[in-house]
Amino acid sequence: MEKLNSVYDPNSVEAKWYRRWNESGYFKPSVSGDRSPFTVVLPPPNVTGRLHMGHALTATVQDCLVRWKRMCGHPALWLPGTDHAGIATQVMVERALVNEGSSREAIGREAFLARTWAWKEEHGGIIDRQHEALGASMDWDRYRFTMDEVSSRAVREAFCRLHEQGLIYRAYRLINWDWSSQTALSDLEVEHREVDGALWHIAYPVAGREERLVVATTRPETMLGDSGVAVHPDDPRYKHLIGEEVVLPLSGRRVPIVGDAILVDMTFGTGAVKVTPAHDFNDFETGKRHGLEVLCVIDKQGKVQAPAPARFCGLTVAAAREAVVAALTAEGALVKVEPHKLSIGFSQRTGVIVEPLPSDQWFVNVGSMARAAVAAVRAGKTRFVPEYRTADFYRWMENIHDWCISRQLWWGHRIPAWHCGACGTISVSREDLSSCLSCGSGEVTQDEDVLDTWFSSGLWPLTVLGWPEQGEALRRFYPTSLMETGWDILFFWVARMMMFGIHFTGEVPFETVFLHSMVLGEDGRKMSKTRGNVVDPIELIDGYGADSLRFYLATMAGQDQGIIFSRARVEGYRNFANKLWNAARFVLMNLEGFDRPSFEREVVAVGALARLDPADLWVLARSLEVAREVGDLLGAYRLDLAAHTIYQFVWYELCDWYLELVKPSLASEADPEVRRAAQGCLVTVLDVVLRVLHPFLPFITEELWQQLPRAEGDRECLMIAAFPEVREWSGEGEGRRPLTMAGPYAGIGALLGSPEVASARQQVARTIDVVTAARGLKARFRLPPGKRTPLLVRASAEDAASLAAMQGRILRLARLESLTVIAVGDDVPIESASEVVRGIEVILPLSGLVDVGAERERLAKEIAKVEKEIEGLARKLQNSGFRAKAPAEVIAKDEARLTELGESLSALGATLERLRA
RNA sequence: GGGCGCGUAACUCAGUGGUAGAGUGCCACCUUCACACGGUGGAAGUCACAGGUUCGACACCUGUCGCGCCCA
Repeated sequence: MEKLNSVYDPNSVEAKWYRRWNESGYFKPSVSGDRSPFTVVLPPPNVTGRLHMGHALTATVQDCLVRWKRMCGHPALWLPGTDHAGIATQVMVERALVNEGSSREAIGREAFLARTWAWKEEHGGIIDRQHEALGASMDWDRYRFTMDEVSSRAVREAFCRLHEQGLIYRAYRLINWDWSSQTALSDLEVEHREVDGALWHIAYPVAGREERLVVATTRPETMLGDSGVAVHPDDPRYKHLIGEEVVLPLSGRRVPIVGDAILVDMTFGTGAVKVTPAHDFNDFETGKRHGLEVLCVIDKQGKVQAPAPARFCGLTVAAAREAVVAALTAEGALVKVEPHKLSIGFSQRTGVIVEPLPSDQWFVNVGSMARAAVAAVRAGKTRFVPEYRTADFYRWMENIHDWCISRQLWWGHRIPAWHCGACGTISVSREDLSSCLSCGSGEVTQDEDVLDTWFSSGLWPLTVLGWPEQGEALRRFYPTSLMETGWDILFFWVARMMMFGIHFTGEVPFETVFLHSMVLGEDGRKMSKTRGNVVDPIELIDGYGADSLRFYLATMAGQDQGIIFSRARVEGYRNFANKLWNAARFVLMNLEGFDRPSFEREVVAVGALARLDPADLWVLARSLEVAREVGDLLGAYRLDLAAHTIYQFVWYELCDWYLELVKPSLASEADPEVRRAAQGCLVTVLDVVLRVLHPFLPFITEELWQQLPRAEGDRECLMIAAFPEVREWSGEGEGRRPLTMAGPYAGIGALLGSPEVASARQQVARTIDVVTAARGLKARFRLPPGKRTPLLVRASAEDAASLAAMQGRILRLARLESLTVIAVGDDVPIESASEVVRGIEVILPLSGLVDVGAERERLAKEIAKVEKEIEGLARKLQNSGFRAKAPAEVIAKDEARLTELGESLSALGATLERLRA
């Protein structure tokens, strides 16, 4: 056995184990066994990105579940890969070019793409190494990149099929335009934020009348492109004007007044709205309803253009607004300006204000696919965790708009469509074309645009399994088991994967969608560089170990609100790892002469419980119970509770009590059989604990497990050893209990619920209570914990016998000089202090040390407290409503509690009497 | 404006129709032969607020206030 340091050093073991697992092929799904595969697809991160806390959370949750399933014997497959991240990557490369005094236009498309690939080679893959550092057990041999050959083929196939089916079309529509990166965006790439703006009231003279129609607008500059004014058809103020025209100030154009009940809210502003179809989505629709012109007065650079009056052309939108307002003021057309909050769209990528502009773009008609996705969820083919997110999914799917998929970028999948210069036809093809499919002319040029990145990532669950090829991978692993991601990304990923998955295969892409919430900074706000509250998971791994970070993230995975990062908790889990390390060190230091295989054969396998001490039985039973609970909780996606459960057991039961209780049995002078049983029990419990903890803390558990004596026939690594899950049950209903468990403890599954164990639990509980009471008494009288004192215990015959058997341990744990068990009627010294637990009186004789007055006061207070509780409980038990309606076990429990309180009260009363004497 | 989630100890978070919990922090004591990244003992909460349902509500219902988010 290697000598273990007393402080665990994660950095010295983590990389070693990751390499070993990977080289041993453990990250690949096993081919044997009768269990169904468990498949998870990693939502592909940006190829040139760095791991952030959201990624770390995603990877932790997925790895934890994958490792657990793998240990349970399922062929586990976790598919990694990265996304080319169209705009994000292109923006980075363009920025580099600008720094060199160049631009993408200057070097041309081909050179730009070469440059971007080089950028990807140089900066790509960092996040993959970071996933490794976190312990992610992904099958790297199946790694995919959204622009590799397989992905590109899938994208082209999907595009062509959808086009053939009439679901992809090209149209002149209003789209969200990002003038900074010169591309269209989908609705989802636009972030709406509320800002302080104003509402300008502008008077439009009605043609041929003395009237003026005052419109209210948040964007006065767009009046240059107005092609109408709308009022509500029922509005008595304006009804008579419908059909008339107004004369636009500044340009003098005449545009119609229309009645429109959809656009106009009579109570908002002046009740009259200017209509600018080219620059507002609602106005665009209104324009279609009334046949209004689409006058595009803002160009792709975000500047005013003709047909706006020449004096405004070339101004940016912001400058144009000032100029227009000034001109309107000069003309006396500006009636008033009032402050107004409004929601403005910003480009998610570049941060600039998104301009609605009309242009030719490619769209996907997603209506039928969305309906199919909703139907699949309603049919229970895909389930959301937490369940309430299902409603978000429905709401979004049911209000979905056609998806603009073309981007005026260079980095991405170029649209497989060729425009013919001769006949004007657009040919869509799986193969590159050199001539028009319609007229045969060689004058064809490929569409300049690329596809939205999310088009390829929507295909991801298919792509990673080789689709459209109907190969082994697709057959075996599709539909996948789990999609796990941040809920903020539900619509980006999950919705599109659902639509494409169902559309192209007829089956949902995943059975369960587990959505976690966002990790916020320590200040409770979204992490952002500008706020300076970003926490780097790699820095945490370096500082505390990957295991500590993982455990922290796992405990946070049940969050419904945002996860406010807490470094103190990561540190706490680093301490936990250290605690585990030292517990294991203790076990390993005490195994001299121990032979595990023979212990397994002679004790564990045959369930020879009689050879085990009550403490041994208790801890074995608890460890198996905990293993079962953790398995159940993982199955319910409650990683937080699972982590908490095992943490509590390891620290507060195993370390605090069992390791202390077992020490006397390990002494060299102890009976060899007793010693062997203790050693065997320690090894077994530690083995169970390491298995249960492994999905959360893969590195430290593997490192420790490797040093444990191996059970006969067990695997060579913990990572692929069996998780202690129940395999067979005995009995039915209430009496149902585990019979056999996976792992080398098959036979001792029967421990749970056996009568020996039930009495061992009682005995240990009594011991713990007496020791705790004794320590408390010492502390109350300011005696140093190490001060050896005598202790009296007055108890019933049954309790007395049970405690007498534990005498040595109690002496040791409470650090006593002597322990005397006396009968209920026996006298106790007058000068003493006592505590009552479970009807047992724990008495500390303290001649000369007790401040009798103070102790009397304390007792009086304690008696008052107990009396108060008795009074409340008695009143409750006398309540006829309670007796009639509360369940029997609740009544029984309260009655037992009342009896116990009564015993305590009389003991306390007797002590007080004694002190008065 | 519509919808959703969340308000529990100083901070970060669990929890359940039947006696309020953890981690960190805080106080006191302890160099006990696994661990000071430790041990023992302790202080600390009108479970946001107001009603209602119930024998019993921190939990279920309604409303109010506050925080966050999604959609428009």
